[in-house]
Amino acid sequence: MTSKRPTIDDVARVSGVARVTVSRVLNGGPNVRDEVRARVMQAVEQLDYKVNPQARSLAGGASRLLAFVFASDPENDPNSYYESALELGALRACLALGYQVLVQNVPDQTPDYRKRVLDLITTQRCEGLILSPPYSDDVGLIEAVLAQGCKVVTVSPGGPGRGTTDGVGVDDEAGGYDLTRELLRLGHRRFGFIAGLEGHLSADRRLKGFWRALEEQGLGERDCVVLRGDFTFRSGTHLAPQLLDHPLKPTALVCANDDMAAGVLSAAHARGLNIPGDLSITGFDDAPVAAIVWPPLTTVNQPVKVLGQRAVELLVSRLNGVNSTPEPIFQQLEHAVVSRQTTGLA
Amino acid sequence: MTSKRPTIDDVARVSGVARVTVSRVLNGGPNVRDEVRARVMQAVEQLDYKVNPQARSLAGGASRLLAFVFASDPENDPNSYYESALELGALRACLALGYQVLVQNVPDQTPDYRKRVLDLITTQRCEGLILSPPYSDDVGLIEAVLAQGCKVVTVSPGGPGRGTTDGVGVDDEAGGYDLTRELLRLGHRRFGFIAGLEGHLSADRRLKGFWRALEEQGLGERDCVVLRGDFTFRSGTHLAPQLLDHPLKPTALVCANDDMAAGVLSAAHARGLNIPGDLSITGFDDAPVAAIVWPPLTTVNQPVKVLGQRAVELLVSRLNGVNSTPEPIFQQLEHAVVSRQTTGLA
DNA sequence: CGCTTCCATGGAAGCGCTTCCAATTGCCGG
DNA sequence: CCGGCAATTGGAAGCGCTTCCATGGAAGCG
Repeated sequence: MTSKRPTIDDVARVSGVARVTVSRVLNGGPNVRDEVRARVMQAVEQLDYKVNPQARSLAGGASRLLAFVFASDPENDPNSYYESALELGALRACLALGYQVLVQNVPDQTPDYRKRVLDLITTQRCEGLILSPPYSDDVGLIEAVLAQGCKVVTVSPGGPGRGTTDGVGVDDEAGGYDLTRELLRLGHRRFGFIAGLEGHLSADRRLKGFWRALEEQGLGERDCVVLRGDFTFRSGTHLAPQLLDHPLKPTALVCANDDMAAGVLSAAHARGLNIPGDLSITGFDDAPVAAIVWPPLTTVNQPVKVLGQRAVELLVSRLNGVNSTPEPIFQQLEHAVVSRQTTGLA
Repeated sequence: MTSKRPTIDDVARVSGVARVTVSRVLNGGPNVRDEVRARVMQAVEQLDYKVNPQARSLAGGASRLLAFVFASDPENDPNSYYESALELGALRACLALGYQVLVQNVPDQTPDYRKRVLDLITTQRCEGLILSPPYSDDVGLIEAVLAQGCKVVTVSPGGPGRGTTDGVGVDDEAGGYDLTRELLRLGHRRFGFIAGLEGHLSADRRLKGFWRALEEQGLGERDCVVLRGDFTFRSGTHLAPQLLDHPLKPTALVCANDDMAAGVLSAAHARGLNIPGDLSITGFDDAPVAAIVWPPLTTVNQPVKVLGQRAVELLVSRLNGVNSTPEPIFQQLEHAVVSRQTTGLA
C-alpha cells in the first residue's frame, strides 16, 4: 500500500499559506501575488500533489462529468465505427479540458430509454450529455434533460433537434446531393437506395439530397427503388437482392452508410457481378471499412472524430460560461465525396 | 434548474431513523431490522433518492473507478475492433456492478507512457486497471501500478504478465496451432506468416502454435517466411507483396489478426489472384471485418467482449474482497476456428 | 489627512456521505 | 435477579475541497 496522498492542507503547510490560497492558485483564481503563486506551485511540485476530484466536486458542486449516449446495439451491429470514433474524439477533448466522459449504451428500443438517460444525470451527476442519432432528434428527451439543468449537445441532428440545443454535424443533405451528382455524371439514371433506420433524421437528409439531385435532372420517384436498412452489414446483404432483382434494373445502389454498402458489395460478389462494371455502389461516412473492402468503396467522408471532439468543446464552453449565446449553436463541419473504385460509368 | 436533489438526511428524516441507518441500508449492512429496512427503502423510493457517488467516495475512500488502458494508436489503426469490444464488455459489466470505467488511450511509443498510466491512479483515483496488450506483459508497469495499491487485470498476457497478476484471455498458442492444422489438412506446405508488433506476446504465441503444428508434420523454418506487421490493414497490404513474390511461393498466408489478413486479401485482389483458388489467407480474432470482406475470412474466434466483461468481474472481486486468493488467477476462455471462404486446397 | 476602494489573504462553514465508537435494548445462563 | 453478550441504533468526527465573508493594509481622492 501507498503512504497517504498529500492533501491541499499539506500543500498549504509547506508553502506557508492558508488552504484557500492554495485553492485559489489551483483554480487560477485572481488576487494572488505572483510570488505566493510560485511558492504554492513549487510545493505542489515538491509533494507531487494532485487535487482529489471527488472532494472537489463535492465541495464545488460540479462533477466535471459528461456522458456520451449512443443507441446502436452492439450485438446487432458489432462494428459501429461511427460511435467508436465519436467516443474517441470526445475522450481526447475531455482529456485536454479536465473533464471525464462516461460512455453509455442505451438501445433505443428499450422501453425505459428515457429513464436510463435521465439516470445519468441523477445517479452519476453528469453535467452535460452528448446525444447521437437517433436521440439527437428526440426533442422530448432533450427537453427532459435540459429541464434537469443538464446541458446537451447533439451529434448530427436532422431537424427538430437542431432548434432545441447546440449541435455538431455535417450537411448530410449536401453530402447526399454531391454524391448523387457524381453518379449522374457517370451516366446513371436508375437507382436503388438503402436508407437508414426510421427516426435517424440525419440519414434521411442524405436521401433528401439524393432526390434533389435527381429532380434537377428531371428524374423522380419512378427512377429509384428505396428500401430501409438498419445500418448494418447484414441488412445490406439481405436487402441487396430486392434491389438487384427489381424490374427497374438499377445501375447504381446508394446506401445511407458504409456498412450497408459493404453488405451490398458482398451480395454482389456472391452473384458474380463485376463491380463497378455491372453495378456501382456507394456508402456514406468513409469509415475504415470503406477502404478495406474490395474494391474500395466510393463514399462521403465526414470527420467523425472531430465531431466528437467539437461536441465536448461546445458542451464545456456552455458549462463554464465561456459561451452563453441564448440561441442554439450548430457547428457544421466539412464533408467530401471520396471517389474510390465501386463507381464507374453506367 | 432543478430543485435541489434529496440527500441522505432527507431520507433519514422521512423514514424517521438516523443518517447512519440509512447508510447501512443503502450499503446492505447487517444489523438492521427488516421493518426499518423497509421503511428506509420506501422513503428512498418516495423521494427518488440516489446516493451521491462523489460524496460516497470522499467519505468511504473508495472511488469505484476502474480504468481501461489501451495502446493502439487510433490515427494509425482507426478500426480496432479488439479494443472497442473489450471496452464494451467492460462497460457492460461495470454497469451491473456499480462501477465506472475510464477509458484511456496511451500509445506505447509515448516516452512517458508509464507516468500516464500511473496518473490514472493518482489523478483520477482509479482503484483498478485493465491492461491490454502490449501492456499486459509490461511487468515493470504492472508492478509499479500494484505498488500504488491499485489492482490490475491483464487481457491476453503472453507470458511474464501472467505470473504477476490476474488475467483473462484465450489460449493463443492453441488457436494458432488449430488453425494451422486446418491449413495442413488442406495440403498446404509452404507458408507466409505476418506476425504482430514486437512486444505483443500473446500474438507471438499464435506464431508459436503455428510452428508447433508445422514441426509435427516434419516442416520447419525453411517452409515459411515470417514478417512483422503492426496489426493494421495497411501493414497487410504493404507486406503482402514480399510474401507473394518470395521464392518460396507460399500457398497460404497466415496473419496474426484479421485486419492484416484483410489487407493481404485486398493486395491479392489487386493482383487479380483468385482466393482461395490461388492462395489461402487466414486471420485471427474473428472481428466483424472478417465477415465483411470478400470472400469472408477464415479465422479464429475469440470472445473479446466477454474478455472485457470478465476482466472487470475479476477486478471487482479483488476490490471488494470476494476473491483473495494469493496467487494470480488466469481465466482462459474458449477459442474456435471459423472456416469461411479464404481457405481451400493447396 | 480622513475617507473610501481595491487587493491579497485567511477563518469558518459545510458539500453528502462513511466510519468509529458509544448507547440502548432484549435475552441468555447461572 | 444479575452480569454479560449480541443485536440494533444513533452521535460525532471527518474525508478534501470550495464558497462565503471578514480582515488588514496599500492605494486613490478631494
